[in-house]
Amino acid sequence: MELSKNFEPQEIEKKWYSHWMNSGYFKSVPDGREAYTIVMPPPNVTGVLHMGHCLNNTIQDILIRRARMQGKNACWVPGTDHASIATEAKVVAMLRERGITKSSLSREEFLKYAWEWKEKYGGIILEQLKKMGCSLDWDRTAFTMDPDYYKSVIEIFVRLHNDGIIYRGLRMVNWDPASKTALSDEEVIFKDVDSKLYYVTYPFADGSDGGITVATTRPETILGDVAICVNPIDERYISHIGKEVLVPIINRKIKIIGDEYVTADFGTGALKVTPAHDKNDNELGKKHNLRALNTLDEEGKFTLEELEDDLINDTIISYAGVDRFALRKKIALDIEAIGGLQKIEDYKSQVGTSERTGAVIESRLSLQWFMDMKKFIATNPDIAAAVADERIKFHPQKAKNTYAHWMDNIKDWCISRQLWWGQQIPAWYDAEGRFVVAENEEKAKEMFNIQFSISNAQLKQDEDCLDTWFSSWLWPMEVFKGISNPNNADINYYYPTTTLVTGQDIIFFWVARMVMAGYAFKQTQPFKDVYFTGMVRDKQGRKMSKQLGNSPDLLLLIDQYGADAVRFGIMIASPAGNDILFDEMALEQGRNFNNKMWNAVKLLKMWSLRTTEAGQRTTEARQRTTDDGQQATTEGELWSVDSGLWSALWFEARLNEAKLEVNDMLNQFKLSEALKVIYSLIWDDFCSWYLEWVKPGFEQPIEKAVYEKTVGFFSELMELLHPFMPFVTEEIYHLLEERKDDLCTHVYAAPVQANEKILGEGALLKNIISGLRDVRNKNQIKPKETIKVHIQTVEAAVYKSIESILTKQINAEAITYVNDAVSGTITTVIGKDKFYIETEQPLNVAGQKEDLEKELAHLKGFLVSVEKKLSNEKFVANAKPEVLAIEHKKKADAEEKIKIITDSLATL
RNA sequence: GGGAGUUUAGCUCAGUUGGUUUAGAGCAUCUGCCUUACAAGCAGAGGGUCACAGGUUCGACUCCUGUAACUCCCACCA
Repeated sequence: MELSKNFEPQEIEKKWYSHWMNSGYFKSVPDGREAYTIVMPPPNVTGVLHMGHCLNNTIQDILIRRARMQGKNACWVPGTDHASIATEAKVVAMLRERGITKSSLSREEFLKYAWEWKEKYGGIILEQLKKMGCSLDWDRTAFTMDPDYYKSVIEIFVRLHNDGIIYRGLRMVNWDPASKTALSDEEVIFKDVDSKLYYVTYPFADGSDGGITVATTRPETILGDVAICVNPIDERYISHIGKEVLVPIINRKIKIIGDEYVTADFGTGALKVTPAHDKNDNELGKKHNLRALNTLDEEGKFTLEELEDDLINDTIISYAGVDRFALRKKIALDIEAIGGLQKIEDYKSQVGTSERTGAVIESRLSLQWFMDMKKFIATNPDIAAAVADERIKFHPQKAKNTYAHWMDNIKDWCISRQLWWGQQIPAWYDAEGRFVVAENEEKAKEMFNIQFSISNAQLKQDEDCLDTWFSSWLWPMEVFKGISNPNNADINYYYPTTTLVTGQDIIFFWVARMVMAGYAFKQTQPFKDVYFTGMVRDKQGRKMSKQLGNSPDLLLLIDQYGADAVRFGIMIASPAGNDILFDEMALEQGRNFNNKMWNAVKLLKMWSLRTTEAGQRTTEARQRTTDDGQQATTEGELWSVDSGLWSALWFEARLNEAKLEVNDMLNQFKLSEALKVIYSLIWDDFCSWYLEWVKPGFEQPIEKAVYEKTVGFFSELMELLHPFMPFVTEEIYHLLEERKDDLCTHVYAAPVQANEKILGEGALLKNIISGLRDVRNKNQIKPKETIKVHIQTVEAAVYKSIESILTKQINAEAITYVNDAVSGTITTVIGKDKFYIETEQPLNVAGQKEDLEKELAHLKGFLVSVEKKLSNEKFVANAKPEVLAIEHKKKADAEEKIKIITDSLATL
């Protein structure tokens, strides 16, 4: 079969993904094996695949594929999240384009459109994951609004309400005027903004001169002011407390009150109190028994509904329906016109914005549903403890602190949203506003009968729906129907899940709440390890965003480089928890790596095989003993045969060593480091060293035994790499020889210890080859020009097994062993041995001298530092014996080398 | 304002309980090669006062204190 020049991923990826699917390799059903479970963090149904998903899902696929190859029952569950706010916003926008407003639709009509939208676009992201090679159990695809899932969410709500943990109350909430809904504290993101501080004077109501000046960033709320507050120990204002002032424009009389809450040295030391539009003001208002006057409607526009009729004037009427930001400027101007504005200062402050819509949050008094988190956590001490004592392990560990801190300062969770897309709150009201909480209307009626003695009450369900996270916190359980059908075979087998892979940004939103749900509803942790990914940034370290246009099109990248290369590129430099700077160069590296392996296959395919008696005998001898120095018939044959077998022994040792290392790293979730080890093992050790060592001469056959070993090594390398780069490895696995099985479900053999002795010999050989090649380079010896090498060593025996490889690798025509310097040659020292290189090139004595002197100076410096240590009595007295021994050896080695170099310099 | 973290080669990162030949990779750079698997390649090389200043110790990239810069989390001083 003729192989293409370069690896061509497109067709190969399609072929293998459908083969894996048709073979049912990703499908998991409970059996006797150990389960390895990952539930995918469900992307929003509105989502399209971006770099964050790519990183996240590549990691999950690596873990799940490795588990599968370890013989575990690997189960990776896909699915999507209904994402109430984001999705509803998209559907509303889609309707607007078609000229339909949400308000013109009934709830049922709207939901019909929403479901249509979900059916059409909701699966896109999952299809895209297939392109990346993700080995998900597609039969288990779940959605947070599936009928059973929906029922479970409602059931949990009812349960928590009955336990007194969920309650309804009038509170200051975070209001998003863009989506017209309340938000939880976690959904508010504070941003630094340049704003202005307006100094506004409120004249005294009794007509006396002057007044009191406050500094405010929000003049648009002035019409809702109900008091001015100063610190009671602030001498400037003590005498003013109790006096009345007039609110500009509306001329409402309000009192000056005293409270320690106000800091005297900020602004003017006087604070305007607007209980309807500020959390702190609201607290202050409650304390001092003040009214809350709302002047902004649900869209953040001015409303005069709650204002005193007799105070309303034409100016105020002109504000009606004006947006808060325009109103701010307008009111400032109007106050300035009546001489109430003293000055405007630039001011940097922070404003809360909606995580989903980006709109500036208003604090707003509103009747909402809350969860009493302190009470909830108190009933389940494991929720905090499990992370602290590492029953649930975070990677990186530092995330533990973040979690603990949040738990310690937890606040009530606002779970109601003024949206239609989501689980509708199961509270039922009668005309008088009395309500009960029940799974359905029928039960609600029964409860009304019991609680209020009303039979067949006319009930209306709460219009609002639940926070998306109130459904996704059940994800690891409910994807296995753990709530809707408790104790079924799946939940008992797969739960607790094994590993969760997610972003640190949702540690509170999701991770912490899943831990809570796990302990509260299933009495166990939801997962054992949590791997936090960082954020994918561009190479300048900026966040990827649509506005900056620095977010690459993932599907295009897969098209250009292949899925394996993309997976390689995103993984090669991404330690757990660190942000990764995405650079397309890394993808190129991945693509080049594919080619490298591809070409290695081509090389193997070119070789013809032979079986010699010598090879046969040597192979048998090798099997009896791993010692070197076996006899064979003719020298030439021995070398060519034996060097191949020696190389194979060396690579086997190196492979074993690397396998143990990779295993260890993966157990510690050091994925990118493991990949680096495999990369270097394949590129450097296998391709650059091993294959060059066993490669037969032009049109020469290769010993069959060596060839078979080589195919075996290559297969094992593909096994090791497969979780990271599934497509190319599967393809090569099958190209190497006829197979009955697939790599995808191949089970790793247990790793064995490496042969240290041969590893040492290999290191020596590499060292000498590099050293002599360097000499060739420095002396401008042409690659094709052969050299003669005379080696002066006390351990000539060691060189026997590597001699033929050395000859080939440095293009030597002969290697001999000598006891004295050889004149007219290039002298170099590698380790403790001297090498004399005979060449046609004119000798560059000065250059050699320079090199040797440089080396000598280095060694002398080193020796001085060692001697200094050894002559230090305290060191000799305190250091551990093995440390001391090392220092002595260092000294002896350095002295020996110095002598060797000094000798060489003398003969030059 | 509180807390956590980071700072090692031009860039991205390793460096395990302080001692393993006066710090290791990959990428980039430089030099030489179109050598029959691969120029998307081969061979080789250069490049670091381990942020700074002190301290502990026989010995510090590693431990302690302080300083600086950056990052993240928490907290609505209007």
